Amino acid sequence: MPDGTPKKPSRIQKRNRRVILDAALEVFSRHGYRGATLDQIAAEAGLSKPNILYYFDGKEAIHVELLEALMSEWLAPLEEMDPEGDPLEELLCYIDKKMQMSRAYPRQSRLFANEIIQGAPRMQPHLQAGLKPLFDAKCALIEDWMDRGRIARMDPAHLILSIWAITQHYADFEAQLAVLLPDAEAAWDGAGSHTRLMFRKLLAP
Amino acid sequence: MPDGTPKKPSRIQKRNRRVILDAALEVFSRHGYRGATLDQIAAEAGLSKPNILYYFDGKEAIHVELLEALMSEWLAPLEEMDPEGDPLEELLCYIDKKMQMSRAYPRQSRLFANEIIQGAPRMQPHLQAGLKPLFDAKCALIEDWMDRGRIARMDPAHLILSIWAITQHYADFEAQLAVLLPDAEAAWDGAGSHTRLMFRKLLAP
DNA sequence: TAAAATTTTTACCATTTGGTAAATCCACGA
DNA sequence: TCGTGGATTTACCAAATGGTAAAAATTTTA
Repeated sequence: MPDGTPKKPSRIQKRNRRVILDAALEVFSRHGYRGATLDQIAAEAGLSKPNILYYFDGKEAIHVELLEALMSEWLAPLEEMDPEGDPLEELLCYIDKKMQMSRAYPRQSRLFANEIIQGAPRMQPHLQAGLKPLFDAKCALIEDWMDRGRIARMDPAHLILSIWAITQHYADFEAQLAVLLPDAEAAWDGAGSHTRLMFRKLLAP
Repeated sequence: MPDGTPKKPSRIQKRNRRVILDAALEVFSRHGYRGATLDQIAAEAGLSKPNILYYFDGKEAIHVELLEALMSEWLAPLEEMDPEGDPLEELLCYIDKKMQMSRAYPRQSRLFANEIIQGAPRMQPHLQAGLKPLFDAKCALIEDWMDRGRIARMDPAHLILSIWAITQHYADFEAQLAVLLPDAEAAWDGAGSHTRLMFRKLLAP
């Protein structure tokens, strides 16, 4: 009986896989792939190490699954940028969403940052296949908006990159921020309004 | 004979310490502290592992020495920002310097990023003692420039943070950039001019 | 409720890791 | 040229690491 449907996962399976992935996100996002250990993940998940390996094929399989989930979640807001909408508003809305994601999910942001800093050894194909086409498409869209004079002219690629740079930074460099601006809540609010100001000035036609 | 002068290092010592630190920078900047191994560093340096431990007290000692060197090098351009100079020019000059450093020394940038992403476990005291006072001082200086109407009003802390965010990003996310903008030289040039444009618009009074 | 299937634990294993002790090598000044 | 102190290698350790086999416990199903 050759079946492609790998049987529906039981309640226990669903719960434990979720618990393990959450624990792994915590550990991988802090220490990177090589610096993370299965023992740490097991401890964080409250399970034994062999039990973890009962649910996943190995350390790398967990990491890959996390990165794959990340990609789709992370790209969604960019995809939602609507060619029919008001350009300035669409871009500012995108920036806002990214900022909120950095604030709400800093671990995902750090997981991604770790992978890229280490040269994207496990993610490069995904970047090529998933990110690159979307990036190019949105660059073309922004270029079009500029042609119509709806926003100021500049290099659309670097516009997107600078948005990513700033939103990522507030998530990834939290430890530095905690030293420089100890009031975290105020810092996030300040980050939001400064970023809006910055890009509104930049994009104004 | 209690002496504080630990004897002048021989030619061999000077050379090998330099070689080791360079190899360690390569490895730590790619894999972070926990992900890096002495064997990797030894291989990169072309020395045996015990030989490395002849020159340094251990893995952590090497890392600490790298971070300490980093701090002073990294902070220098910020210190050089002259209260007597033209505000706009001083800031744009600082941005340019930072950008050039990211381009020329991406490994140092990634070493720092790794340490901060991991929660700055070995660097927090240095941040408190070295970075924070300088950061506060330069915030005050910028605030003063704004009071005099020389540059547009905004939160000086987040102005500095956004400069760091963008310049760091181009160094740390090189692997992503290589996918999105394959022509690295052109990408760096574009990054420079886009960043200048961005901050000139932001800072214009 | 008993059998079947799934989940968890126990007891391992080979390799890697940071580090050490002691023997050996080698450069250089007397 | 020869002795001496610095430099390097060899041969190890104990702990940690990713992973496995099989027994034991638990849940589900008939």
